[in-house]
Amino acid sequence: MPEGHTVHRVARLFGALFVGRTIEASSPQGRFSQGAASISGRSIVAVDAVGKQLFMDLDNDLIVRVHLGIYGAWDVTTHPDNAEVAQVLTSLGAPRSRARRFGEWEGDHDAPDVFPPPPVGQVRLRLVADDVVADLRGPTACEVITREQADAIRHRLGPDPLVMTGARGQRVFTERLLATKRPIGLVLMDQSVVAGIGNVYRAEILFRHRLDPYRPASAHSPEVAGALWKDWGSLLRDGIATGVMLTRDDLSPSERKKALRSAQNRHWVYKREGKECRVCGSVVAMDVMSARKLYYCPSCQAS
DNA sequence: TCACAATGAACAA
DNA sequence: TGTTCCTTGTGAC
Repeated sequence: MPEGHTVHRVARLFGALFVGRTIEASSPQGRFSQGAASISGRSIVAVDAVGKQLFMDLDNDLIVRVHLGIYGAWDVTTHPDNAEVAQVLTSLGAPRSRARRFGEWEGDHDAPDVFPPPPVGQVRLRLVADDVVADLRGPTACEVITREQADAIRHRLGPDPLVMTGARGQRVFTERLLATKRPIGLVLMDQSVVAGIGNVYRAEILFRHRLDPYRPASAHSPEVAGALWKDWGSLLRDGIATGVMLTRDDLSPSERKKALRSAQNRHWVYKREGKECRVCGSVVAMDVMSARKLYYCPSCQAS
């Protein structure tokens, strides 16, 4: 799940739960003790996401940057009295089967009766604001940086449809996409070309536009680039709204509702190698491209 | 109990 | 292109 939509959801949730509040920060695991100490007791003034990067601004001009990578995830638990959010989101990030909510462990006699509950596993960073706790595990990056350093990171990222809105985002994306002869399947994953797309969205977007992943990015028209940009924007917004990467647009409303819950039948080609293409019936392929699994339909996506 | 995969990216060579 | 780092859950034994 840690593609762009997840990080925007975290930013949105943290905006509601933490912004304007004083936080106690710690590193139960110990690997971020110094960083936690430098922000503990401060208040969070803003949280925002660019691509897969999360930035939390503190009132002492320091910024916490978090990148979940493949494994990273946030677990957020609220005290039952917290009324800020109607529904608490847990396990935001890498797939975790066990979603927990304080006071709502069904059939779990080990449920803690204290708040905040004791950290479970390798918690790099714990943020507590009296009635809400967020635990971060397994991030690729978690560091305290300056405004200048944060700006440098933002600058090297490609456009994110929710950050660079309007025509400018499409223009920058199109320029960068068409400027390279590298396979388009690689370029869509390049965070300096477009921010937030990961392995699932990469495969699904290419299929939705019936594009050959191996075709040079530069071989495409500005019109195709524009369509890709708009599609990524709508997929991202939908992913943020639902919390799910549901990339099929051929489902009936009831099928869609089911797919949002079941984790089955959400994708055109992702993790469907060896199965029949939903459009043409030929066998979905899987190649390893630059150490990542690339799923595609060799027939629908032939150039 | 153990190997392995996983929605990522930095780095070396 | 290959290696390394980060952590957890699963499915095979």
